Amino acid sequence: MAKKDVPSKVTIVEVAEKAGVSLGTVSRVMNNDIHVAPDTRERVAAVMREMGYVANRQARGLKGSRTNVIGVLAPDLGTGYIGEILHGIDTELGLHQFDLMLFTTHRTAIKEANYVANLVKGMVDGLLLILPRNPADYTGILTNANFPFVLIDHQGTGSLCPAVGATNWQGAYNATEYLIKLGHKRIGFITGSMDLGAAIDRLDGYKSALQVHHIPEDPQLIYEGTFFQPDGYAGGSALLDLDDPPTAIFASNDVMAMGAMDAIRGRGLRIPEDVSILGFDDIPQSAMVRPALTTVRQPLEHMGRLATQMLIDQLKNPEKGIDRVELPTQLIVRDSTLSPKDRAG
Amino acid sequence: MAKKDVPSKVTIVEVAEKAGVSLGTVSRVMNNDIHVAPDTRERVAAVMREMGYVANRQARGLKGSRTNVIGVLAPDLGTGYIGEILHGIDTELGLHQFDLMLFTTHRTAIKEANYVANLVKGMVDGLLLILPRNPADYTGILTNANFPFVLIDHQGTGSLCPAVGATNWQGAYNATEYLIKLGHKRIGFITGSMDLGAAIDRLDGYKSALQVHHIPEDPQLIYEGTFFQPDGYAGGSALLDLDDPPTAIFASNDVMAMGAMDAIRGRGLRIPEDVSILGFDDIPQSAMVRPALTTVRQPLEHMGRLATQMLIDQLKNPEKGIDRVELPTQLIVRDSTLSPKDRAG
DNA sequence: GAAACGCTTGGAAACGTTTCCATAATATTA
DNA sequence: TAATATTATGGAAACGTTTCCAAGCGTTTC
Repeated sequence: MAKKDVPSKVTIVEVAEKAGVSLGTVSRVMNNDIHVAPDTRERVAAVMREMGYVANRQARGLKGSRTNVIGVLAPDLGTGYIGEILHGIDTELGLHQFDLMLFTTHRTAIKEANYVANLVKGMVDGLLLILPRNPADYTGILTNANFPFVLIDHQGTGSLCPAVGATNWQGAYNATEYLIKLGHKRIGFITGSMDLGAAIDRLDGYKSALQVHHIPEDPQLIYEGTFFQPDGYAGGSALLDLDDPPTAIFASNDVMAMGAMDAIRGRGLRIPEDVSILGFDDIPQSAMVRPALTTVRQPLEHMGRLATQMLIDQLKNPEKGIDRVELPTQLIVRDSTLSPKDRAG
Repeated sequence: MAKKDVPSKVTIVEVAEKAGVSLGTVSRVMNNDIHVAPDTRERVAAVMREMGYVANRQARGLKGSRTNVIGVLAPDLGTGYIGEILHGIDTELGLHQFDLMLFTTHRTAIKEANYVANLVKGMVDGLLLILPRNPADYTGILTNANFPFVLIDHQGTGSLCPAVGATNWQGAYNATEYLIKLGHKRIGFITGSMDLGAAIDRLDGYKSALQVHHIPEDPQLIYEGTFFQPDGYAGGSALLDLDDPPTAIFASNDVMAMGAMDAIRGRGLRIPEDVSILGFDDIPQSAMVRPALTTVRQPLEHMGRLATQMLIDQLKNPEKGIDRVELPTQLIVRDSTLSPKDRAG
């Protein structure tokens, strides 16, 4: 096959020629510059339409201007969790005619934060960081560089930077309180990765609720996980093996809750009659699982959308102050929680 | 805050200067060009490391060369289905030092295929098209342009083009046969969007199995859906309302199967005792749902990985013939299917 | 020992934009 | 009506690379 050229390689030059104006004018039309006469604008626009002109974004980006692409740095794509956030980001981006460039860091060594920051430079106008493991590495560099970014689901340690998160503490507090009011006194807790702010906040919320309701905190009831399903299974098993096992288990996210459910069922116990189980996140399958999982809803998609809005705001309006917002979490009661039955002995 | 420059804006020029060579030489070092003396190469490389040089990809792309970014065109991010594929793509891409640019078409009008093709040009070295609604629009343009691409889960209508899919027909055939062997005679079928090849193939597989086993095809038992959950509910309801309702329902994907499950339960019927249900895809939540869903596993992640490999192959080796591969599907029997109970009258 | 060759390197053009500066044309003011 | 302010446009430099061409230089070959 003869090697034809990609669709039609029409550049600003051809447009200018055909419209009988200079390059500068065509560029100005494209960028909605004020200083161009209405009829000129119309004529040029017509030619552009007619020739099917599409700006070459490489060239545009090269000359130090915006690329209309924003970058998303995500740990990986394995969990539905990231997918939900991405969905929100994508939706909002669509509204503003931006495109999305996705970088996953799962393969990138920790120390490469600088490399990433460099790499990304020039390719994207701004960066959305989802749940970075080592946020300080990034935030320092990016702040210094005055490069627009927003943190998602992480309240960057130390220095103030734009971020959107959820009320993790409050959500965990409310959920724990709900279990207590149901009558549970021994409530197991499976934590997330404790290097993540969200995990810490959830644990704190749990502890605070116990304290307020005068239930002594039992270290045995706290199992340290890392947000993955196997931890839920392991944690559930460990908790049930206790001499005085909990009547309810609160996992720091839904997939661990599902792991714990398997552990419970594996021991021939019923959910929720024998053991109540409660999650965090409200990922889509939580409603589908049987019994449907009671959980703390985190507005993931909304978080994605909001962060995107904030970033675009920053882009349009560089001198704005930095925002940090926390979206409310919400307890979703389904079928996996119940009052504990009276236990003899 | 003083506006510092992004990390350190070190260009090829500075590197050349510091290393005491010309621009061309530095470029040659970066691109592993043969014609550069070992010691020169070493010296330049050292300087690059030392200065933390990272190539500006815009500039590189501009001069007609590769960008090391590949584009993914996906309908949307709403379903876990796409997520799985993306996961595979991302994994493979990581191995080859490529980055990923994601374009979602849900917002883009059908007719804009040309626009997209143009837009993408220059930004990415190749394109992965996931389940395009109107593949012909793209494939024609891209083929003409000699632009590398691979279709995922769509056997591009008409002209031959690189594609990876799954054995949809065989999967549906096997699943239907399995139900028949269980003793089912009236098997309801909920189709996907019939403008998609995969949906057509699945329906055909179902029909063929019936035919081979001498079960008459009943148009009433076929409900046309569009791959979304509400269709599953509606389809399930419609099928159960038949005078002679099916004892098993086979949905063209898992989310519709779950919709159908709700419809079944809503009528007070039990799964699988009263009605068996079978899905397609094996998305993660299928194993989690209760009862766990019997389904036809599509190796989504693997498809993503393979397509990516094929694309990278094409990039490195432009004159290769075009490959089309179908990955095998596999029936996963779980708890949602059972022999029909004997029905009196 | 000279010619031819091959390898390494420097230099410069080119990629398609944006943006700044200058100039021409037009409108406003005194 | 002349002087001035304003607006519309053209021209050219700049962005950071790649790549082509040619030149330098050391080796081989006759």
